[in-house]
Amino acid sequence: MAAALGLSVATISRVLARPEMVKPETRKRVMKAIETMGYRPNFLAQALARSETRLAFFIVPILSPFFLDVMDGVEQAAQEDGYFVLMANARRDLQRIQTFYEQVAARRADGVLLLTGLLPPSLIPPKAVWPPTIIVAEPIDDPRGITVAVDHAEAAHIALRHLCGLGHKKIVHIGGPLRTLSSRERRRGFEEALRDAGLPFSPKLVIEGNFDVETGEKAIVTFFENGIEPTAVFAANDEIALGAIRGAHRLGLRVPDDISIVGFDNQHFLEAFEPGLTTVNIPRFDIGYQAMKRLVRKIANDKDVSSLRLPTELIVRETTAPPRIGKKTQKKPM
Amino acid sequence: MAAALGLSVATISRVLARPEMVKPETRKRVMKAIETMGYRPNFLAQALARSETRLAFFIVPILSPFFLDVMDGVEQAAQEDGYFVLMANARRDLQRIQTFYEQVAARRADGVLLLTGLLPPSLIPPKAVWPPTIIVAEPIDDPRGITVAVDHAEAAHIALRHLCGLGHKKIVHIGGPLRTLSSRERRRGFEEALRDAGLPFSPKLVIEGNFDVETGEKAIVTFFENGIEPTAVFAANDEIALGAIRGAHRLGLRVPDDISIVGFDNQHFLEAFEPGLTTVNIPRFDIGYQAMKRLVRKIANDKDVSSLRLPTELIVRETTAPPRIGKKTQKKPM
DNA sequence: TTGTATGCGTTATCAT
DNA sequence: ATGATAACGCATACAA
Repeated sequence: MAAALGLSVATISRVLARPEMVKPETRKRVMKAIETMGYRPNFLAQALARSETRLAFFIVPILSPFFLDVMDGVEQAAQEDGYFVLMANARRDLQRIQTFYEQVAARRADGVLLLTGLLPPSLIPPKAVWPPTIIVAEPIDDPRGITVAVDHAEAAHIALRHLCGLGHKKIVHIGGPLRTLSSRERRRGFEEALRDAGLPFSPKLVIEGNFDVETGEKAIVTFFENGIEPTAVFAANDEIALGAIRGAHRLGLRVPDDISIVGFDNQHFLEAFEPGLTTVNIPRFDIGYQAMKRLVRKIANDKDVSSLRLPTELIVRETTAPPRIGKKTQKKPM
Repeated sequence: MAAALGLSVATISRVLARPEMVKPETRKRVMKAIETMGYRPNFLAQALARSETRLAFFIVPILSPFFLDVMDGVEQAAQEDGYFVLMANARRDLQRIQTFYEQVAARRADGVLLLTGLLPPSLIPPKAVWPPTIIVAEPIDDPRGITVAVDHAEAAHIALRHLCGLGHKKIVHIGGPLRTLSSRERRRGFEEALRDAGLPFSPKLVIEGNFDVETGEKAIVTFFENGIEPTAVFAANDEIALGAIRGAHRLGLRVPDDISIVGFDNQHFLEAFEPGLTTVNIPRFDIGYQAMKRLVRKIANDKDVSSLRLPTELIVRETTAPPRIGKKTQKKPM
């Protein structure tokens, strides 16, 4: 190309890759030619020669605002390291995840950020070879899975400490589908925290559902039908919590006067809500950022990239207060 | 590679690209070898030889749930045509958009889906060469820009017809930033529809702000401070509408009894809201799907891909009703 | 129907 | 410090 101007292609390549190896004089000459000719190295050729795509798959089970924030962090980190992110929507189909992994094998991308705890079949066997992979936002029990996430059980503890600190004794949990480890962990945290507070646990205090508004709305009604009459609810995510608020209203209960509700995630759309939902914040951007940083190291064959747990934080807003009936503890929340 | 088994690489290449050109017998032989050896064509080599990446940039000014739904449609179409989508977050920086365009010049992607009306500097000059580009969800006035979007002015008409049909006479508009053409079109539609209904227009009936809750909340207060006292509000998006509801509550107004409010977008998080917001639906998934389909054709050098306008639809929920004071028209809405 | 040979635009290894 | 040249793995025009 620019070699037509006296030099060989090798020299051109060098001024771009290792400028110090070339005589300053010719370097400038080449630089100028690059400038005037508007030369850009062909990325495909580079990729083939180096055998790297500088692409990472971002595999989600479904598109959601939660993943969007994670993606934001991923994109930021990717940009810093010269990577781009490939959106891969599995649409709840494990088979499609498999397909994405085959794409990696076909040199379509260098690694994958897996936003789900369910592994594709090909990764399950003990001697299966894993392409560079980071499990994101979801815990996993396979020891080969490097993960970046929060401690869901601990987050549940944080929420429960707040509720107990307010003096609540009748606390229930509305959880997500138990097939996900994160749901199980939140539930476990709920159970542990109850015991830590000297409160009795019973399976009747927990209802499992989906991560949606409807689940929360129905669950709250079910509790009262079953004679449970909680004064506080720990929901497995914000949608469920919002549903619980709606259900409470439907029963003629005021929030937080008659019943306190704590959510999980601290999603952006909560800003538009009244009353402001007390919830547990998950650092979604940071999770994405750290995950991508680790993936880059993994791709570079760094042997000691380890899992990472990011801290959660309670965001106290307006849906929690001391219980109306029973002794109103004056301990500060937390 | 598999050529080590009797044949030449060309044959292998052929069974994958044009199977009919090869003798059924050898075809099977090759297929089986491919199967057993777990052979996958190296995508980078293919890409270099064909000079195509099968990648499309999805350039957004900022990550938002709105774009997420568009992305969903894009991803669907991309998958159908063997493309992948590169997430490119410009972070409100025009310079970054420019950078993404340079990446496609460097053969990093084949085309771009531009989710903003602002063009990067390099595309502005009349003789500038445009790489395959589809402008998505945002209208643009450059004739070179093929766009897939809705007719914002018409959508405003739809909303206003509903309000007028209910008997409202004092209708105001809370708009988004006027630097975007879509905001200007919605505002224009508002103005036109008012005149169509024989209602007087005045600049005082419009407040410009950002696409957020705060804008809506402040605006509603401002209207009353200015003595406007509207009975209905047409908001430029759902967040503004939600803010308007909040502002109305703050003023002691009930929705829809004292004031009707119409949003724009019909975002998913509305499902969690009470009262249900009446709003104009934008077919986000379809927009993305059609845009990507068109981009593929554009990349294939199809000369006659044209712009597309998708229809909007009014979603009547609970925030609109006839005005309390004044004659209550009994015409059916719409 | 199949093989040969060249090109795609870099990087990297030897030479010089 | 620079040039020549062989990979990189496939597609394709041309031969056979």
